[in-house]
Order: sequence, then C-alpha cells, then structure tokens
Amino acid sequence: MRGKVIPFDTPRSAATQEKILDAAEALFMEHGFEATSLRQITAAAGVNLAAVNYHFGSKEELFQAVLTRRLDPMNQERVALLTRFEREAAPRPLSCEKILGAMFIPALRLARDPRRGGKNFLRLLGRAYADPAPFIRHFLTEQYAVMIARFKAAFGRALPHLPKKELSWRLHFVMGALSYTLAGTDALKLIAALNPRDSGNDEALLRRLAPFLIAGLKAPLSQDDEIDGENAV
Amino acid sequence: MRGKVIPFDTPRSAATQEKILDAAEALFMEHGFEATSLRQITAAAGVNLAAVNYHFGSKEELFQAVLTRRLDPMNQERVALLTRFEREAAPRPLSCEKILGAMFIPALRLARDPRRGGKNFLRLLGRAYADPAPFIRHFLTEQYAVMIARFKAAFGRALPHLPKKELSWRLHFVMGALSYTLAGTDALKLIAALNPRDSGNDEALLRRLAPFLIAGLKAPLSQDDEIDGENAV
DNA sequence: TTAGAATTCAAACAAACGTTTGACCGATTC
DNA sequence: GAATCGGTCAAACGTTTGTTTGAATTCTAA
Repeated sequence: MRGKVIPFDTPRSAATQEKILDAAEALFMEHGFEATSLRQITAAAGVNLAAVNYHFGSKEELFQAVLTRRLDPMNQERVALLTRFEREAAPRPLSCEKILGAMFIPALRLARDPRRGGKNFLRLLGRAYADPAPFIRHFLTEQYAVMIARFKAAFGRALPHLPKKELSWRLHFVMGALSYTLAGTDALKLIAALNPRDSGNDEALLRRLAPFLIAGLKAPLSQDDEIDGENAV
Repeated sequence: MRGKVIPFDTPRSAATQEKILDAAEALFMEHGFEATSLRQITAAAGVNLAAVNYHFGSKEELFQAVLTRRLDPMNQERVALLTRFEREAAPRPLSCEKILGAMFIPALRLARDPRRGGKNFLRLLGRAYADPAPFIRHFLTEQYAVMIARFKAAFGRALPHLPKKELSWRLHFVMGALSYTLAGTDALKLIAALNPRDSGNDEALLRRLAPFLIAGLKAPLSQDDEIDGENAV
C-alpha cells in the first residue's frame, strides 16, 4: 500500500487532532523540529503515542499541519487586505506604508489572539524560516509563493524607480528582519527590559520594525554606495 | 572524574582535529546541529567515530569549536577595524556607513577566503543565530557581547538623536537582516538567478544589504508612525 | 441490539543516536 | 629494549527515535 489514509474529521477525531496540534505548536516553537520528539508531543497533549501517525501520517506531516493551520488563513487575510487597500486607493498606487500594513496587520491580529496560538505561532514561523530541513523550506516556499508575488507587484508600483532586481533583494531583506524578529527569544526579553509596559505583546515590536523597513525600502538607488572598504582591504 | 581532559596539540592531533572541524562545519551548515550526527561527521572527515569525543569532549563542544575557530578572529578584526576608523576620523564621530563597514568588511574577507571556510561558515553562522538550542544561544551571546556593545556605542555617537531604546531595536533588526541574509539557502540562489555575474560571492549580497540597513538606521524618529491599522482592524 | 467502522491503547519494532571502553599502534623517553 | 604516553580503532554501551501492529474500546448506524 502506498501512503496511508488520514481519517475524516469526526467530532472525536477533531478533538485529539487539535490537542496534538496545540502541543506540537508549543514544543516545536520551543525546541525546533528535530529536537522535539513525538513522545514529548503526545505526552503534553495527553494522547497516545500512535495518535500522531494515525491522524497525520508522520512527524513531517504533523509539522506541516501545524504551520498550515495558522499560516493559510493569515496569508489569505494578507492578500485580501492588500486587495482592499488597493481598491480604496485606486486609481492612485498604494504607499509602502499601506502595503507593509497589509503584511503586518494580519500577523498582529494573530499575535493578539490567544485562541489562534498568539505569539507562540509567530515565533515558530520565524524559526521555520531559518530551518535547514528541505521539506520545511519547500513547504514554506510553496505556501508563500502567491502571497509574495502579489506583494512584490504592489511594491513594484509603489517604488517604480527601483529595478526589479533591487526590489527582489530588498524584499528579501524585509523578510529576513521580519522573521528574525518574530523568532526572537531575545527580542521578547529585549522588549520586557526596555519597556516593561509593552511586555508580552509583539505589537510594539512590529510597530518599531515597520518604519525601519520602510526607510530601507525607500532608500535611494545606489550607483555605487560604498561601504568604504577600499582603504581597509 | 568531572569533565574530561582534552589533549595538547601535537602535530598528529592537530591534523585530525582540523579534518573534523572542516567536515563538521560543512555538515552543520547543511543540516543544522541536531540533524547532523557524529557518524556523518567522522565518516566525512575520514577519522574514527571516537575521535570527536576524544579531541573535543562532546558534540556540543565540537559545535562551539567550529564556531570559535572563525568567529573569534573575525570579531576581533571587527573591533580593531572600528577602532582604526574612529582614530582616523577623530575628533569627528564616525558615519553609519563607516561603522557598518567595520562590521561587514571582516565578514566579506572571510567569505572570500576559501581557506577560512568561505561562504560556508557565514551560512552556518546565520543558522546558529536562529537555532533554539540554549547552549548555542548562550554561546553566541557571550561571544558577541563585547563586540555588540562596542558597535552600539559607536552607533550611538553617529545617531545622537536616537533614544537608546530605539537604537537597541534598530540594531536588533540589523542583526536580523544580516543573519537571515547570510543563512539564506535561497539568497544565494536568488543572486545566481538575478545576476549570474555575481554568482557565488556573498560580496554582492552584502553590498546590497548595506544601503538598505543604513537607510533603516537613519530613519526619522517616529512620533506615531502609523502602519495604518485603525480602519482595518 | 447487533454488525461494523473508527479510534485508542500498550507493546514492540528496527534503526540511529552520543558516548564509553579496552585493546592496539607508533613514537618518545628513560 | 622495556616502559610510557598520545592517539587510533572496532565494538559495544544504554537510550531514544519514528513508526507499526493487533487487540481492546468506543462510537455509529441499521
């Protein structure tokens, strides 16, 4: 037999699946994919060890399910928001601020909603971005492809003077700063240390990040912007 | 007996140690810490399985040795370069460009030098930044503490209008974009796709990154820079 | 109420892990 | 030339890993 049959969602099945997903989300976030065992997950979820393979097929498929559960709705929300902003602004092109807002607001909403995993999931997502496992990279690339393409087009209209190549790079840097920030164990501690009032919510963090990224995106196109290495090398 | 005795470096010992470090560097870079086994490493290095524990004590200590070998000299070089730039510019404060140059140039030199691991090591470093393992985070924090403090002070002088809190955040974002960029499996492919001429060297990548980050660092201080969520939430 | 499917469960599977051991080799030293 | 020491080696250590199995249990439907 090739492959295995994942059962339908009866009420009973859905309950244990959710317990597994919740426990896996927390543990994968804490220790990463490789360092988290199915025994830890099933113990934390209060279900039998075999339940993961029964309901999800394998550890890898469980990980993908953990990501999909939150990521899919969030990315759909992002595209929908971008579309709405564009319609509201038409026929004028959208500003960088608005576009970045369309990326951040759904993430912020998710971070604020404990029922949807809250901050935990964003940290997991940031970690996944840096994970070397091929199946994770492949999964994320697929999951993000349409959204990224959509936003790249929007940024292209907002920054018409930028060559496509340069834009691709800058968006790459944006994703980097974003995922690193989200993944940050240290970042959350940094927040708490610097501004105890904001402690515990990623919102303040992302609101700090946005102006930084916008300035980078809007940076003048460099003919030859030295980092001044000539007299040093 | 607490701990174990790591032998002195006789010529024979040094040779196998280096073979192990080289193989470990490549494999840790490719698969991460957890997903790389000592058997893979010793097989690739052409040494006996027990050699790792004999020469380094444990897998964790091997990983730290892999990082230290390159990171320690590079960070010393960074601080030395910063000091030199400051002396040359005195009594005027250093520009952001120069400061960032002091961070990037040693990294570029390392990336260009195949004898020192070249690109491989920078990718490994980027990965390590995102690794959840406590011993890695602890190690990096210690290893970077003095360098970061030194650069933060320099940036503080270059951007006197920025509150310390804001500066801490922006430096955090800089480190994020930098490490994500270095770690990027995809980034290198991106380079090759966008500009085959530059293919294979991280230099072009970092030269693109610098202006982006400088613009972010210099971004005006936001009183309340909306990402415009009010009418969307 | 009973047949049958869906789910749970304890137990076992083979494989891989990091680490340790004790015999063995080769050079250096007394 | 015997003793010593640093180093290598094959083999085994005890755990832990993801996955599978087949019997018990719970639910569903006729």
